[in-house]
Amino acid sequence: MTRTTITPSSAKRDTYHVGNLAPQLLSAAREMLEAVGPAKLSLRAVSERVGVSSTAAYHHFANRSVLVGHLAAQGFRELTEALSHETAQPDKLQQASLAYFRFARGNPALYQLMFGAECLDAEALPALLEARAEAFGRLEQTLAETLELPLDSSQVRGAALASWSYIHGLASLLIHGVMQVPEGVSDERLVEMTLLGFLNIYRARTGE
Amino acid sequence: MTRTTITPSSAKRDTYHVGNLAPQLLSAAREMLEAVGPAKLSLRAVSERVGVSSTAAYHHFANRSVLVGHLAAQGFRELTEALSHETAQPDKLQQASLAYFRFARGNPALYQLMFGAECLDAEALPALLEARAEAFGRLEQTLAETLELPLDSSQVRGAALASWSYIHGLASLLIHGVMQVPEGVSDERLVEMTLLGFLNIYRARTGE
DNA sequence: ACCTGAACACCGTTCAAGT
DNA sequence: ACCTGAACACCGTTCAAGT
Repeated sequence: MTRTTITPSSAKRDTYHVGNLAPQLLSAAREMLEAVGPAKLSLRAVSERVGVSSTAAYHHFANRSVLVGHLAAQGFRELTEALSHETAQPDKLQQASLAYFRFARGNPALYQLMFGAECLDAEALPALLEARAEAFGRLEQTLAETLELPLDSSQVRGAALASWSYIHGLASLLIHGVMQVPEGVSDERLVEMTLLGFLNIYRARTGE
Repeated sequence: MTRTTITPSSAKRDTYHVGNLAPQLLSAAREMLEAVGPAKLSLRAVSERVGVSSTAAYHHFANRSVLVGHLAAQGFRELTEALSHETAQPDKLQQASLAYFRFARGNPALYQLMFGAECLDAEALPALLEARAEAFGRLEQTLAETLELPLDSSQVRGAALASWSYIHGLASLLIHGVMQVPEGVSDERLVEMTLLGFLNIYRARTGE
């Protein structure tokens, strides 16, 4: 109690919650997310974890959806980052698919949140739209390189949508337990196997 | 009030709730599903709609997840049915993809429920596992025909998983509003376009 | 400006009690 | 056997009030 008069002198040492509540709520939410799942992530529990009243969040986020939307945006930024690492793999599409798949499987709750109905009300969040578009942009870049066609060509966009559908579908089916991978099949093998599946389909389709 | 003594004489004309509550709850739930969405489908609201107390459902379903699981099973049965219609389209895979896609887009809430976390606790439901396996079996059949290989070959299974991933991903991305189709692009065109995307990828990959 | 407490309208679920 | 009512432990959200 030593004279807390006027200016709180910006940065002391204590990490008190007052002042920067929004980022603290976000990181608390992120910390809890994988443990409780996207549907059960509650504003009340997040607030309690930060040590603030259950209604404090409403001074920083319009509602739960917006908080969740920011979490999703952060997820898309991390996904973009994961897609940006170069590897030795010469097949760029396979490399990107694997990186995407690993991100999804490594952060299942976050991934569900990013693509689920959780943030449908926050669809208008600029941060979310932007981060998501950037992630898709990376994929389009990869496809443009693979096809050796301009980024804005309809072939690249079509192929990128197809690729995104495929890898998102694969990740979703596994995350939700619809399919289970046989014991001992690595992520690499699974991606390789499914990409080979398409190849077989097209061999048959175009007349072997 | 005419002598309701012993035997209620099986079928009168009134559609009273007593006796066959389970199917009534299921059909009420199904009726409400598309309007409220999978996450907000509440047991209390369903019960009220049927005209029964909020806790009556627990005498027929262990919990909400099980009720939802049965709804999902019904969805997979309908999906199997949708995949079983023959059309003029010579490309069986494209035909199946389109039928699948139309089912998903025509029943978005049901589709989310079938593949979402809503019924993860009811994963053990035999009815759900069975109906889902049958739907996937249809897809495998289509792939076996396309590839002209035996149903239980690893190529067919891999191709079926790839196809399911692709069409599930495409449906999910659109249902959740992650992607929006440009005005005037029909379901046919979208499926055609994305399948063509894969073709382009493989042309480039195998050296055009 | 930022946070709190009480309150409202919902949930799923349990359990003793009714018929 | 089947259903109900009250109760518990949660939710998201609003709002008047405090500093």
